[in-house]
Amino acid sequence: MRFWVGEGELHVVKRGEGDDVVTTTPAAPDAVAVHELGDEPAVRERARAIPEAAVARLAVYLRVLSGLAEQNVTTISSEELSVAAGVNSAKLRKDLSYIGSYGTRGVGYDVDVLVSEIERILGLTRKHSVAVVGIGNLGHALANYGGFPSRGFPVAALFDVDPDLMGVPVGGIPVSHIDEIASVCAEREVSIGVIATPPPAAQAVCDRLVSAGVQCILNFAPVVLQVPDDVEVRKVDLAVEMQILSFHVARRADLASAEQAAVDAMNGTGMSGVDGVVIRP
Amino acid sequence: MRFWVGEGELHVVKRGEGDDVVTTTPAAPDAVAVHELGDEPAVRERARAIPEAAVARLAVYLRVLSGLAEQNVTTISSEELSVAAGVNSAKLRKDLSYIGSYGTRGVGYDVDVLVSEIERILGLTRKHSVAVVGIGNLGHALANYGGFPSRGFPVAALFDVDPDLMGVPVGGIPVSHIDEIASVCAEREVSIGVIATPPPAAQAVCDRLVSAGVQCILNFAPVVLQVPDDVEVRKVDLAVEMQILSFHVARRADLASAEQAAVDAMNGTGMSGVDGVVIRP
DNA sequence: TAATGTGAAGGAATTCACAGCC
DNA sequence: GGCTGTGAATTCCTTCACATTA
Repeated sequence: MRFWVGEGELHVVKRGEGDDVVTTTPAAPDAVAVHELGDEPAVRERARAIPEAAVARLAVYLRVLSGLAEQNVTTISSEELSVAAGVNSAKLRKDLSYIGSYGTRGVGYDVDVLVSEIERILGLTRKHSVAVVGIGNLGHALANYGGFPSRGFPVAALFDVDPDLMGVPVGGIPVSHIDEIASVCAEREVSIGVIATPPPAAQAVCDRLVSAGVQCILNFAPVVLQVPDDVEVRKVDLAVEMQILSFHVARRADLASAEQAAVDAMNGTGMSGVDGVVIRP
Repeated sequence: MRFWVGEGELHVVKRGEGDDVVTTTPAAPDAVAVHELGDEPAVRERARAIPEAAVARLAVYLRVLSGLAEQNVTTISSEELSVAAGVNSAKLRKDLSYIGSYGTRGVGYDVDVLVSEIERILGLTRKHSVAVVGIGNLGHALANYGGFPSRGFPVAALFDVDPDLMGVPVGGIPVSHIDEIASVCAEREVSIGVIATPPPAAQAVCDRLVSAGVQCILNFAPVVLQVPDDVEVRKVDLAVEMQILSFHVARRADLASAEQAAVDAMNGTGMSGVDGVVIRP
């Protein structure tokens, strides 16, 4: 007999750490806690205690807090921290409330406490070995970050197809052939794969990472990867970022000309670059 | 006499392109269209016709569509395109509806039409010169992308402080000293600045870019930049990306143990790694 | 008194579902 | 019949505002 756990239903009290709780979505009114296989919901179970957007910000808070800790700041208010992190203070407090109540009313938060709680939530207490696939310009740069941005993400393996690169150490790690991806990833316990290949190779590389058991992928290739539901993909897409900025440049220009047109209209000098300004009642 | 344009009030019919309209937020009930300076709202004017999230996806659709165009695909349905872009088809149609009605019911979209409409909206019909500041590992990689991901974003200037780098060409462009940032950016009409410096230098570099008149910044330094409201910053933060993936690894592990615990509980074998399973009524 | 933590309100983005058109 | 375009419903996220607590 096998069971699965339905959404919004299971609450697990973890060992240690006081009344710390893994919570799912708010209620689930008349739900039954454990179902037999057969009436599975369409989407696979997801414990959504912490909104995705909040997770990204927690990582930012962590960095700011680490900086403060190095400067021997011991306590900080939500207001100060929110300014340093570039968010509003209510949002910051709500984000922190997702991980528990570690502040002191009238005082603020203990920096060290927050650092370790956020690290715990983000799973930074374990090591996550990284494999970089595609040792071109970008792959080199990534491998040479050495230990990858902030400790805890050691680069454990490098892969490419270029025979000239095989065995060549980059950032201290010798490059392996991509055909060895399964064995090397297993052996070195890689949990995160980074794809830095040319676009045409990306999907195939992704497939091989997935069949090697890697469930988290950071994709630098400008390609939409198709993966099974249980694999998490984050992408870093320079072209998209540039194009978003381009959109804002264009929007700014449109606004400027709209404003100019409004001024012209008021001055009765006619339109310039615009055919008409329509004003809502 | 100067005027500015209030939010949700100005509608501008642009030259050419049929009934194409730059629209702001839905209503703004009793608002006046043109204000004199003095009663400015707190937040600076933003024409929000297209949600930010949709803009990012439009860039992705554009890439997929360009690929299709190269394969001489002339027509595509929202369903097919949405699969290729990794989104759901209703979202795709809604996103496309923000830019106009270019589809044909019962048929689909003309690939070339969509490509040019998206390019127009994203402002890709103009050239956007890019300056890269910080010619280390990453700066090199970026400069060597040569013309930057997808045409339309030529790298026009490189800056650093290292005397050994001055004048050295990287990706065909000689490196300038950062002290020349204002004059060089003006002369080469840089509209996008890319910060690839070490973290401690990032804010100062950002300030100099801003005073050089650059209003769009892509920041690779793991630092929260403080900028005026009229400057657009996008960040690419590897540490944050890795930590989000780490969070998912951790969540997966928690889920696995929770599910295991549920199974154990049902089997009456007691808890393993969990103190109690609390089931909501 | 000062600042957290959080219901509740508000807004934005997503998804549904179907009218309208080819 | 098939597919777009879009109001309406829903879900998710943000912000407000204040009761609560050290």
